[in-house]
Amino acid sequence: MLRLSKLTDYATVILSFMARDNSHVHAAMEIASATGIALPTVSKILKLLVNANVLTSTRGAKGGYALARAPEIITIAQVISVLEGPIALTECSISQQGCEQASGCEISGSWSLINQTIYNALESLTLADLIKPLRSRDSAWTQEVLIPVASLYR
Amino acid sequence: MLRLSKLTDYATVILSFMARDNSHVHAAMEIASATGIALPTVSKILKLLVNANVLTSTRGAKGGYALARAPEIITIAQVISVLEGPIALTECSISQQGCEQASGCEISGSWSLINQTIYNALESLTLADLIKPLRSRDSAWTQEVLIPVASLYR
DNA sequence: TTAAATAGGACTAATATAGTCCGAAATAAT
DNA sequence: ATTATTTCGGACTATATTAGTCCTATTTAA
Repeated sequence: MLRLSKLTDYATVILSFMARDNSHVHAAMEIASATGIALPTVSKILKLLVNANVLTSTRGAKGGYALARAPEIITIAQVISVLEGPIALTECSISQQGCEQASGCEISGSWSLINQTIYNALESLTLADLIKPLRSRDSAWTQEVLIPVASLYR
Repeated sequence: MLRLSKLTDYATVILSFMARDNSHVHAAMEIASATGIALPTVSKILKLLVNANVLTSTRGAKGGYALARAPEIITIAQVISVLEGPIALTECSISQQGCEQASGCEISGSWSLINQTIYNALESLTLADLIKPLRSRDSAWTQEVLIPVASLYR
């Protein structure tokens, strides 16, 4: 229903691995063998995450990658948008003409609402939450997630 | 970030058009010219929606398509799953071996939680909501959407 | 009998995703 | 200095998915 790309999935696995041991830098090679993801693919993802300032990198021998911030303030929404781009919903792909005839443009407003809601939910979940065992979470996610949709209209 | 296919977008436009005039059946041809979407594409989508029992069809001359239920009980989650399939999140695409090494499987639990939350949100929005003008909605969506995530753990 | 529709499915084309590879630049250790 | 290690940037290929079209059969009202 909701489809995230494999690369996004890989990214969360990689970031989770790094978050569990945030005390030193990790080389791409090390991450690849720890996660079982092929090295070139790991490299590609790490580069993307560096460019998006989710990770920092050190070049040269003994170099590697590290989290740019504490896991508690790296949100899942951030991670996803690095890999999938900021594309929120489908572009209004019907022609302007057809759109006017069907009043389709009113619907696009609804889609942005839906998207905003989902974004809010993902923004409230962090990398730290992801690495906690399921039964011992204490973030908003174990409580209730309150999405104030009405505020979008104000 | 969240990517819905074009067909899903088309489907919502088509269904919205039909919901606005639910008094008689609509031929594929009529829907195509009203929405501006090419006829073969419209046909394809309508067939999918019939198979999923979102629409009913009548064959033969004066035949056409109609909503199978009132717009108030056709949820957006239903519509999306018809077009995109029930795929909730990425399959655990790392090898079993890598997964154990990285304890990646704990993460997959988090993903299903994320997905459940999004599903709940989309399940609470109906086709009727979609065709209301933005400022005059009175469903749960204009109020607050409360997602009881904690209940998933009980 | 004919015209108007949907049904089913095969098929092609277009696009996006996944994954690989290479040469260059930086840095630590020797 | 030189070498080994490692990231950087980007090009490239292969694969998979999505979008879109088309054809033939079936159904039904006039």
